[in-house]
Amino acid sequence: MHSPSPARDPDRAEKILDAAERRIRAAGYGGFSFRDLATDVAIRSASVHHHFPTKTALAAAVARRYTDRFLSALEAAPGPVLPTWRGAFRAALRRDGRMCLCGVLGAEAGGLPAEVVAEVRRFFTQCIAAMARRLEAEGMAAEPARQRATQALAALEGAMLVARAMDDLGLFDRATALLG
Amino acid sequence: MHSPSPARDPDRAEKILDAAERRIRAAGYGGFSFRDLATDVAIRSASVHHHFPTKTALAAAVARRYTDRFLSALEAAPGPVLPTWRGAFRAALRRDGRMCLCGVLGAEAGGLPAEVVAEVRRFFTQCIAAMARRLEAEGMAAEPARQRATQALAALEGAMLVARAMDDLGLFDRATALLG
DNA sequence: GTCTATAATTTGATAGAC
DNA sequence: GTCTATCAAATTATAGAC
Repeated sequence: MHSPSPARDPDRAEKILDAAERRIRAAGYGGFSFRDLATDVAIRSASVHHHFPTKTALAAAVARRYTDRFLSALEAAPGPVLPTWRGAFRAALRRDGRMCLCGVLGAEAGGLPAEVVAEVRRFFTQCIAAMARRLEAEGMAAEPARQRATQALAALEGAMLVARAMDDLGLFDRATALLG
Repeated sequence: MHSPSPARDPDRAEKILDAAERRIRAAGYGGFSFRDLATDVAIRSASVHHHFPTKTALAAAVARRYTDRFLSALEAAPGPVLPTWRGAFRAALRRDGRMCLCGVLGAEAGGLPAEVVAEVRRFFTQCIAAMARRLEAEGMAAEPARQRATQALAALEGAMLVARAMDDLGLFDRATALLG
């Protein structure tokens, strides 16, 4: 049998991703360093590099995990699409007081490594596709569904951005009152 | 009379602000350095510091000038509010291929100096107030006008963010089709 | 996997000559 | 107002011991 070894943690990589996600959602790609993350998870910055060799690879991994989690949570949620998605964005803003990860990275897209931008685009593309699919399942025709999904995604990202910057959750509610 | 002195430029401060605005709109607060700006305007980074002592002061000045210009241009524009604002955001995206300055900074707000955040909030506050005023002038009641202005601002910021990240101007059009 | 140590570069900022 | 020169700190990243 194995005795617990406090210097090793099988979830270390996940915890690094957690810390990176928090910091990017708060301050963006340029708003954190390997040393910040090392402090967050109580190891040294060289050990962060062991799990993620470059900042590019780390940010891309954060975005990929974020997209997969976000979409599978929303795919599993029952009820009408638009109120469901509105509730998910609202809950994230309320819980964490932070922006959408890919919203922040999207705003900085002009200065990010190509691999990170690719993950951000994957997020937006998949969000629109997932919403449109469910709008169709609710009886909407294909093209109107795609357009409505695009409108909703933009409205949610924008409402989250402005509400977070203004530190005003009510602003999110007012800005998205037309959705769902 | 004065002979032209190529080493001096009375518009130097404005040109530094121009360069900073371009770089922030592309890559955010963390996406440029004093040396980048120095290269852009063909001087040395120490000279940039002569005009703007700190990065905080520089970013705050950029945001302040951006807000004042943006609002006075839109205040002067005739015609119905919502199509006018939609056209302004669209034109900026099409011309420069870049985000709204305060949209980018708003996304990074959790990691910015307080003075910069204050300027970002001023932008959002004044935008909503300006749109609401004109919606009232178009016959809308005060409270519905404020709410509609909030919705429109969020929709425009979000549409600009997603469309720029996806490099798809048509996406901006589809996302804002309901406005105006 | 984690550590110490450090390389190599960049950053925001300052001093002082012209 | 611009320059050269420089600083102190921070950054991403690597080498190699344990």
